[in-house]
Amino acid sequence: MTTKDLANLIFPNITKTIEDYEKEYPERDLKEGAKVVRFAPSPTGFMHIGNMMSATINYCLAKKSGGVFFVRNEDTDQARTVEGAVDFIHNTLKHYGIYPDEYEYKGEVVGNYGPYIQSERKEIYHAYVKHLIEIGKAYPCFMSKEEVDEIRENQAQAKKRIGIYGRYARCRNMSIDEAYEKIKNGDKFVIRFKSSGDFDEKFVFEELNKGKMEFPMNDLDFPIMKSEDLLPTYHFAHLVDDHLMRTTHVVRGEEWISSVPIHYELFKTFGFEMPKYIHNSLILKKDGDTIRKISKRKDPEALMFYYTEKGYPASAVIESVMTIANSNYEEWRTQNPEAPFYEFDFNPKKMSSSGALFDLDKLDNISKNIISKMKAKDLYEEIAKWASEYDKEFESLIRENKDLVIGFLNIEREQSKPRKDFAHYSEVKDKIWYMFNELFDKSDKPYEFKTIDKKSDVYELASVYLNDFYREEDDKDTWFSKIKSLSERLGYAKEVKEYKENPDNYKGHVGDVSTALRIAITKESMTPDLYMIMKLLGKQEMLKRIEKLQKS
RNA sequence: GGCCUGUUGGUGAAGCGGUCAAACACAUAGCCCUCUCAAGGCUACAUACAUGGGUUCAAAUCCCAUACAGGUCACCA
Repeated sequence: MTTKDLANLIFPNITKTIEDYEKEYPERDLKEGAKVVRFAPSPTGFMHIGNMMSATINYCLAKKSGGVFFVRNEDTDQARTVEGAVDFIHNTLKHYGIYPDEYEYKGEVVGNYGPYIQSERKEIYHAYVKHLIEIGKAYPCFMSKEEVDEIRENQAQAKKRIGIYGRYARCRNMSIDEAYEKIKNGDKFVIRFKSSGDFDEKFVFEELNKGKMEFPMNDLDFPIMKSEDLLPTYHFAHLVDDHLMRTTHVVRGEEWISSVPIHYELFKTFGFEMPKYIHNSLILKKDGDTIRKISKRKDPEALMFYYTEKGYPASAVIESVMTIANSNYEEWRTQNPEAPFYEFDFNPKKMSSSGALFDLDKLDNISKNIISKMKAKDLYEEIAKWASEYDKEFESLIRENKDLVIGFLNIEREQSKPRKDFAHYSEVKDKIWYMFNELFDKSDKPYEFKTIDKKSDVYELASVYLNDFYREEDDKDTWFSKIKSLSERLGYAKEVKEYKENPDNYKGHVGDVSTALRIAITKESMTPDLYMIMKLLGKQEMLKRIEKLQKS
């Protein structure tokens, strides 16, 4: 019996060789320096902010270098697959304006290096596993899960290094004949890599974020193919896929750093060139006094749903993520306010090497700035789009009152220093509700105004103002001087300064009169520019409102 | 326990041997402006380089140890 017989027993139907695949997926013909990167999530959960950061970084790397950005679905863990996760990934990427050059989704394959779904690449992996068995660099291992657990426990107790290596790799030296017989018998097995590394030997490895790193050589006989579904483990899939897909740069989470020795040995064994690695740090979360990894279960903002539900503009989220991802991004942004984010020259060295706390305040700030720069019409469309998903009633309200809404949104907008009052679309309703008669009439907002404690007085004041002073065609200065005249007539100071100098001479000042009008017309004591609001509402409508309020 | 990484103010961070009694942004506070709000302007703020040793004329920056934090050691990725 030879290793070849063993390989043929395990993979009787695998006829293609690794050389065949080498030809099938030739090196990419790209210009010098072009980066081939991938976004490779596993559909075992919904896309979270960490995935988003990884996708964003990858996209930058590819775009900036004129390279390729592909999406690979890493679904080798069939048991933990979550329904809808794949759809969510694709929808989210699209929502954030990240368009992969190569991908496979809903039966559509784009790109020449597919399949891009790991479960569809089984045959390819098998050819590589088969090759490894043939050359004696992999072997079937018949140890049960329990046996492996036991070894680990004993090692932990004896304070030995944990893992299947050296003498703990019990099937490593099993004779081929014995292995052959066991398999023929139907015994369960995994394929393990037969490491020839020496743990006491070191190698130096260049990691793009952290620089030169020194690791001990791998000596673990780690599994490369699982027993039940014969799918590869991550390590092996990484080797095969990223080699065949000609990936040049791998951006992945920090948790993979410790696997570098394994990957190093794997690539070396096949004589493949390793991609460059960029390990990005975890996104952390402050929970009381402790800082921990952001959690999909505990922190709503970990999942990308959060941002769409609240209605943050896509670009705000991207900006926010990029700010965390690369420390000089903000500086670049101030110099290039209009450039799309992917023109940023991402520098792995400038990546935070420790975990960053995701700062929702910062997100709000970024978002406010972005929203404030939008044209009223565009903002209107964005809000409507958001509402159509998350608040249907509000959607129909704003659809029916389109001009009114746009007018309102346009107050102190489209100027050099616009208002920044919305951080996300779900905030809008609370700040515009009084513009809609339906909501205004229904509102039971309590009356609170210290200067004038009887609300009937306020309505009376408003009524006088509307009948005797207000004219729709007045410009802002005239409008305000009329409020001043009204103030004087009623015994209020027409300048705040005057009032402050002699408070006893007046009932209040022009600001109090304005507030009274504001409350009468909107029920709110704080609104954007009253002049504009009055104009938008119109005299007739305001009179109607006051009349109704006086009756009630 | 082994291996790897990290530790600058409330947060993100700049800095990479002298110009650091430590930038910038967010947050917070106050003042100004102002009909309210938002915005804007100005100012303040945080007793910020984990600790201890070295190297050096000179260290946040280099070296070593300690502490703390994180990651990893699955037929999960």
